[in-house]
Amino acid sequence: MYCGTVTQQRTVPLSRRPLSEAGADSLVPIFAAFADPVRLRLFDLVRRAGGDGICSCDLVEPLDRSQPTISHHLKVLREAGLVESRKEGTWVWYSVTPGATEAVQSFFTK
Amino acid sequence: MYCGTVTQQRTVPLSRRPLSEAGADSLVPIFAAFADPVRLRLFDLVRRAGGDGICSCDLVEPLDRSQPTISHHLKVLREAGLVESRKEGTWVWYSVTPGATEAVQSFFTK
DNA sequence: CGGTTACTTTGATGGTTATCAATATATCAA
DNA sequence: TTGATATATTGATAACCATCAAAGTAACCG
Repeated sequence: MYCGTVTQQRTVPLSRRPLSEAGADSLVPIFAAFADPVRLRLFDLVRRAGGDGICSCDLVEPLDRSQPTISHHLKVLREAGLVESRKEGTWVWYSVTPGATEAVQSFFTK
Repeated sequence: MYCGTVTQQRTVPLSRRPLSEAGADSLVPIFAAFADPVRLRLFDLVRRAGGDGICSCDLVEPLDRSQPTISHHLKVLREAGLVESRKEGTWVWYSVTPGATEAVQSFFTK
């Protein structure tokens, strides 16, 4: 500390402890997953599909990317814990992981 | 569309239209700004400081990065519209931009 | 079995980024 | 003006990432 102290009260309620290195590291993959326009729209489409989810084959055309690229982005979303996949024959259905965004949301509200 | 239609109702309220390309593009810089552990903790420290903000000089030591690296990350946060800076003599004070995270939060709740 | 469809993986490429050392700029103090 | 301090910029490097074409895998249907 080189240059003085702030005395004013904050206006937003915050949790007691500063965000730890580990806490930050656990949030980064989620933010990184959303830090791409294709993945943002993929997640939005999956979310809109509701409980049964949406077939991967229906996600290629609206996003105007190659099928391997969509597959790659879905893998990133899955590995970030944001979506789940369920195989049904040759198809794969994607749905939002319940509570997937709770950690991120509480970063903003706590 | 190759493989059928989902008929089940969704369980979470969503806005009418799917996320547009432009809508996604406007959110990406914000998510990208948060997709780094140093910037997440920087934002957390600035947020905790409250209204007057916190001096840049007090952000180097707790994050264990060089001064240019912290300066770089603060610039990213500033250009994403998440923090504001105010110069005072040789010091620069950073504070959270009011309403900075509204767009992101409404992506999750709308 | 062979063919078709849905999806994943691999490999390559161009672009972005996190980091630091070194340098530059700006402000204050003597 | 000279020196010290705070911050920003530059330049270099290594790591990462979005994308596609091509090839691989897996399930269904004859």
